[in-house]
Amino acid sequence: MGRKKLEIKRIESKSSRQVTFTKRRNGLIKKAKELSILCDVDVGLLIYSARGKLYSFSSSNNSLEEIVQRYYDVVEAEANESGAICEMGLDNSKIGAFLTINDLLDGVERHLEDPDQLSSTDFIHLEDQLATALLETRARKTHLMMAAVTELEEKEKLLTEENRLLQEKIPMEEEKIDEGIPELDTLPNQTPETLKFF
Amino acid sequence: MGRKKLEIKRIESKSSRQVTFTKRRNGLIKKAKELSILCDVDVGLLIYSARGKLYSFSSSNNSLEEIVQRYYDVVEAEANESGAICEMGLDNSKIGAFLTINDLLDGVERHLEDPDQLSSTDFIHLEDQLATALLETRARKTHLMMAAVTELEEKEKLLTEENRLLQEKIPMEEEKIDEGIPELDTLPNQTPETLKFF
DNA sequence: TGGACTATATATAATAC
DNA sequence: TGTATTATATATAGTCC
Repeated sequence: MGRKKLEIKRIESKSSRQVTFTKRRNGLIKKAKELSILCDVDVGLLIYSARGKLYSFSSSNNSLEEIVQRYYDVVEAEANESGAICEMGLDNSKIGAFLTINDLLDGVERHLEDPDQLSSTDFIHLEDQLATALLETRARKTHLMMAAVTELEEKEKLLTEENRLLQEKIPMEEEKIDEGIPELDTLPNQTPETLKFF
Repeated sequence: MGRKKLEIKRIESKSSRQVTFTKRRNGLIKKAKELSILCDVDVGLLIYSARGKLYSFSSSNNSLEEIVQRYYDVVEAEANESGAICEMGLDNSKIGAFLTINDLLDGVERHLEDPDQLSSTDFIHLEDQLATALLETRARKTHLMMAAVTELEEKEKLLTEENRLLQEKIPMEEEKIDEGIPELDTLPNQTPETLKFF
């Protein structure tokens, strides 16, 4: 997008490479920000200039450290994963995405079919892969649970607000009837105590 | 860029959010790739979908690992320049950890003070202790999160019921006013989709 | 749900200063 | 170098299927 179509290969001229770097770097960061806002997802972006200077972006809620840490939580050591996956003859395209449980179990089963031929090295690989799957599963579990809590909290807010609006519409003399649901008051108003910890 | 100008804020419709996420995610990854090639720089990109799936890109042929590691190198170097964190002898990963963990770590440290005297048996013992602590912590985390979800769901049920009762009390002719909270309909009715898994 | 399509918005390469 | 401009390439929002 510019006056001419640009082939995607290293720009030879140092100065235009620098200029293009500045422009596209800003564009990329802007788009990363937009994606995170529009779609309400976490995004982390790391760009190192040729001279090693770091430019980075992370979606507002989480610091880059958290996003990077989450990367470790999800993927663990990719060396382990790709090693184990190659070992098990699984599709490379799945690296970086999550293996389905079935793929994983298939791989394990194939390995276990002939147990006598398994060396301790095989078991180390298996252990790595299972550990990785465990970490991925755990990370996603935690994330989904937190998402569920957030969603429920939002819903609660909306319901409470609607409730309030409805209350206002009820003629005064009938209002006293509304004492049928006392339990509600005993519930906490916002984030449950049990979650404050996280 | 599309038929209409899009405000940069969270897309409310879940389905268009998902569609936009897919489109823009691909666009962002493409642009990250172009930047790294055109300008011959290292780029790392981490995107987590709302459900926690990781999409990533890295220009390094090795992996994001390398780029992420470089991030830590840069950050640490910056920290060393300012000198503050070094002084404290703390690394970031420990900040925010549970207090009781400190006790545990103290114990570990005491063990490690004189490493020459430690046998592999001692380490097996340590491993067991740490594994136990990890299991307990994890179990408590899961329990607390599930408890929070249950609590919120109950609260929601009560609010919805109260809501219904209030609705009934509103004279017919006023009922049409109640169209001020349309978002409510877009929320799931019971357990959030994200939790069905468990 | 998942591609195609297309009108439009945006990004940006070249240019000028 | 930096900044602004502009012509064009690209990305993508809405739409259809």
